[in-house]
Amino acid sequence: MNARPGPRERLLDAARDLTYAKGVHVGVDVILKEADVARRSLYQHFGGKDGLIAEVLRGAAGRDRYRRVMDEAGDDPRQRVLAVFDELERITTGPAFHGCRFTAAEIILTDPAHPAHTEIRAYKDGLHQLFATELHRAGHPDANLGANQLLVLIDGVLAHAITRPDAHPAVAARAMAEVIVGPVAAAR
Amino acid sequence: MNARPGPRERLLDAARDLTYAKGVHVGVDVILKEADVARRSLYQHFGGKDGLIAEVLRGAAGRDRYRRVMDEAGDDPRQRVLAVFDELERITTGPAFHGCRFTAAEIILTDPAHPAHTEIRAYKDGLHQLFATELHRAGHPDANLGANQLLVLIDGVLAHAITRPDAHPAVAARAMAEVIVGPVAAAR
DNA sequence: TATTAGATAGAACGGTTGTTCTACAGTCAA
DNA sequence: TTGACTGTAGAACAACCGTTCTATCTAATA
Repeated sequence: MNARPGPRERLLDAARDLTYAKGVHVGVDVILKEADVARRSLYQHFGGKDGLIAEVLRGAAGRDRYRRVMDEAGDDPRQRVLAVFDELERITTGPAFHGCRFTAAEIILTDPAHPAHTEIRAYKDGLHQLFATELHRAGHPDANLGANQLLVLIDGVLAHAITRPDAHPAVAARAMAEVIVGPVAAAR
Repeated sequence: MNARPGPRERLLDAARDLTYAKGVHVGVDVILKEADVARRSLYQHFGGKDGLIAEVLRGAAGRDRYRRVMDEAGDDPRQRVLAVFDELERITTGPAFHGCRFTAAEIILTDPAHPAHTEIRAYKDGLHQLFATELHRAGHPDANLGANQLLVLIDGVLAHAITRPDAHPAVAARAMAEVIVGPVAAAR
């Protein structure tokens, strides 16, 4: 009956929460205590803190909210893209918002050899692919450029909302996104 | 004949360079050595590392590139705004680019009581004012919203360029900025 | 000249970091 | 049983962090 997850799983859960809430610089001891796991298990499963962080990012990319939000927004590609910005407004005005996990990791982990960078790049490339597909379906003349523009908007919203949440950057960005995806198909 | 600046100045110079190149987590010892200054001088002038960082950000905001770039772009407010994005393309493709100093500080310094946050907010509010003025001059119907949109674009470019510089986010953002500022006045 | 303030040099402190290590308990298969 | 594996518990490590301290030197001021 709902057996307790193994140390590896508990480690990932605790690290996912704590690295977002307190930044990737949380001490190993804090994560260990939260996960209720022996110190050795960390190095057994992930080789060290770097490996754990990289694995957390890989997992976070998989269960990304955007894909789910788009699927709930129906079939029209324009509506699906705009739904992401509605979700961004919800995220950035929430109490637990602390910016984008991936952007933060990219900035903080100065060492270019850190395994996290591979995951971050893969995540953003995946998002690009996701949006390019939608724009292509919407008949966009340059889906590659359009997807890059959407990514700039998303990163901009998540970065700007940290300092100036009262500016509601998600709302401001949504208006720009509407221009990118083109007019929503009216009933005909 | 060009006397060596005092310890306070040397400290600011070294901290400005090192906190950008290696992140705000550089050790005090490194800054001290680079500035060739006694340890005690730091605490005498700035009260500690936190004070030094805050002062660096305040200084960096003053000598901001955007204002200079706009002044070099002539008098047309639309051209002046777009010139900022041309400059962003130059910055983000340069070899020493490491993202936005202010955004990075905001993310890394998790303690909300850190004096740097005041400077960061002041900097971004100053940018908002700067762009709102230009948009107002250009006859923009909602200069406040427009300025917020431009700030989202700028933060987005600087954040996204770290991970995907090959996407040339500044070029992608410039096209969106053109929509915001409206058509450039043609000769009449 | 005597005094005071500012700067330098370097030791030292207490705390935290990520990592390694030893010792011990439980589990499953040979 | 024996053995290998996986987990827990906690000591110990070396490195680094920001800060405080003492001591000495210099230069301008009274």
